[in-house]
Amino acid sequence: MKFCLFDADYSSSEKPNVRLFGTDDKGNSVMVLDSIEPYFYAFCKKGLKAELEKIKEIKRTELTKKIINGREKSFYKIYCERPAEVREMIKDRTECFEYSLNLYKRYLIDKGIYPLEWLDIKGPSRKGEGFATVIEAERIKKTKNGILGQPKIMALDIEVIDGRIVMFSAADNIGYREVFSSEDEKAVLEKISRTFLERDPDIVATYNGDLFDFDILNQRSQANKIKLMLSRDGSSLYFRKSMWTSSAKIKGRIHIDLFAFVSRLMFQQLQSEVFTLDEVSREILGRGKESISLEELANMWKNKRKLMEDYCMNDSLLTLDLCKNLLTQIFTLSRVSGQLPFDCSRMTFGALSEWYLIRKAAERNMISPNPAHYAEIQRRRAKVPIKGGYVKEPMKGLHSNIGVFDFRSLYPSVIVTFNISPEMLNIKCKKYNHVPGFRYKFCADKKGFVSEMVESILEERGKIRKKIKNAKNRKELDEQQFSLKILANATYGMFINPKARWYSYECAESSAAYGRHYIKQAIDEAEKYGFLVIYADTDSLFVKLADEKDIKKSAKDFLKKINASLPGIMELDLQGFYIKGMFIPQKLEGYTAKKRYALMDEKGIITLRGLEAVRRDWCDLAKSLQREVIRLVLEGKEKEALEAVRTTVKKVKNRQVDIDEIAISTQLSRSAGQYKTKNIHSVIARKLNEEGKAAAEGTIFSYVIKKGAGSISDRAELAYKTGKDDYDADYYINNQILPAAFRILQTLGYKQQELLANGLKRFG
DNA sequence: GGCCCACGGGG
DNA sequence: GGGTACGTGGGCC
Repeated sequence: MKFCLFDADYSSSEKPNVRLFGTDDKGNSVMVLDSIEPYFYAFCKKGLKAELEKIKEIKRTELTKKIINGREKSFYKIYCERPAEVREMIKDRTECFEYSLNLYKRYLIDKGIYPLEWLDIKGPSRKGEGFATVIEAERIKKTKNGILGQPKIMALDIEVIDGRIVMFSAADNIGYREVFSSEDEKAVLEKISRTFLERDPDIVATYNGDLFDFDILNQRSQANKIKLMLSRDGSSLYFRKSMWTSSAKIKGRIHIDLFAFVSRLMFQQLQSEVFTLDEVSREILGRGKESISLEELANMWKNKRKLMEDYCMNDSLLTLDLCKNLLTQIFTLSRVSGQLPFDCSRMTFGALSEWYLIRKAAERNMISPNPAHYAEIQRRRAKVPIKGGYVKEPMKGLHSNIGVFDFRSLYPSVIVTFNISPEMLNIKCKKYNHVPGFRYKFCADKKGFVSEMVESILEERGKIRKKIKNAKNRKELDEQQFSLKILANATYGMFINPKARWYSYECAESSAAYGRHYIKQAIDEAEKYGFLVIYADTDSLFVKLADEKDIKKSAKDFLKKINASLPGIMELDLQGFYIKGMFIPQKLEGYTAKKRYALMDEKGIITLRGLEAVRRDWCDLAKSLQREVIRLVLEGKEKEALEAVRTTVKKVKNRQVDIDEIAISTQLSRSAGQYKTKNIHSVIARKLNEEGKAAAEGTIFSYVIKKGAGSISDRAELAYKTGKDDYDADYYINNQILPAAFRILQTLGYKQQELLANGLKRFG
């Protein structure tokens, strides 16, 4: 039968089994069972064979030749049920490799199976166990035939009031919509299980379901002694835990947590510095959600149930549409890297690149290097941070008619052009690439592994980009090429990651050095050509012409010239033109660590980067003022921007703002007694305790700084206990309103003092 | 300036 | 799958 693989796991309950989950060509759910013979590799050593034969856990060994660090060596391939345990027994005798791979990963690599490909499975099949078909594989063959039917995607959202789940909504891509609410939590939980059973989705989409929805569902079903039935095989929710995060797995389905994906792999392409469902949906879908405080939500539950149901439904609909939008990217990453969509959608750049390399290495008869041990990781962490990209400090002020250039995939193209790969460093050969400013040289006689892999990703991307022009499925192709860009860009991050198998401080240093060399060269060339370079950072430069002539024509001409001189596959692109722009240094004096700018194009559309007065420890008033100031300044309304600041300051002074606008919300990270020092959190926790209210770890509260004597924390009070007459106007003006506005206005040359009323004299 | 603690998403 | 994410900012002393 035809089978398309979505997900897989390993179970050793009876015999070592790999379970493959997916659908047939009609979209019905399928589980494929296959056996696996786990193994690992050990360096060949004299007398080792005899010792291995004494270990009863080892089933058999094979002598084999494998390539490591560019050289062929002899290894024992040791078959045993638990590679990690057997490796412990012999690790002092010889170095072992690939003993900690997850066995479903091992299986997919060895069989050469990539997720979302079509397979032809032969073997006895049956119905049941939650699947339309269960098949015991006797033969698996790859096939080109088969069209992926639309997988059924269901988005889910829950609402929690006073620690209990009172509502949930679900929406799927075939039009199913459901909101259910009840005072009876058991009824809600049972309804959720029923929905999963009846709708039977292939993909479950959530927004932060890993850390919130499924965590709460798990806790509350235990509290209510109800077994949640979400998976296909009847198993409970499974949490794959790591030190600081957790992923919720629903066996037989793919749980895609859009927050996990967006915050790890998409943050670079989003303007937003925050990854709330609202901000992310606004940017990707062009529509968002109403912002509702916790108090309002509780109030809605009491008085406006219907409105709350609409709110809940909207969250599911946004999540569903985000999933539909981003699925191509996730699937492409999965197809190319060979990792499961569940894993791909939760990986960091470094892990993504590493897994891609592990698979490609196996396909080339290579053994992947081992990840470093703890002491080595610590040593790597302690190294001097690598000198990063070159930054040319921004010129102050509001600029007009700006052209933006950037190097197309700077680090990947450097890696390919100069053959940057760990095993090519300083080896003996005929021709070298010498790293500018360093003693490093990379062999130029033959291709290195990492650089060749990056090259093949870029080539694949190039092919897709060429197809886009006349294609019907432009959007899909565009998403494909973009995910390849993500994968290529991930390699530099992997070089720096101390835990990575192909970690290389020297390769990272070299990539950065070449990057600096070529951006500086581009800046020089741009200046020679007659541009004023107003700002440059790592891979992009922002230019204007002194006499504001036709920048578009000059920019295109410049581009042609510079690209003719760039080596290898390096290329400078024209990113766009903007009619107004400003660049914001991080501090008043000192360095700029991160790109921070605001640009406005011909259509009046504003692009913001790096302006982060959006955290929840800033009050709403400060956040909205910063946005307004940016807009006004870019529109050339400097006077109005200053007026907006003055008006806000006046409003605060005259106590004309609502407590909501100046309340700052925060979360207790421990319980009242556990704080070592006096701070806002410990003071509020104590106050909550005195009132007999919950002040446990995780409690969220909003507070206001009251006027009076004492430190900030002495004067912090729960928002609901304060009125307009209580807040400390000076604190809000000096610590919230002015800093937020000043971030922007300092680039126009203002001093913080000047933002106050008397500084506005400039405009009479 | 050093230390402590918080921020992120969700409700 | 991960040997206290992680980079940064405010308040206190």
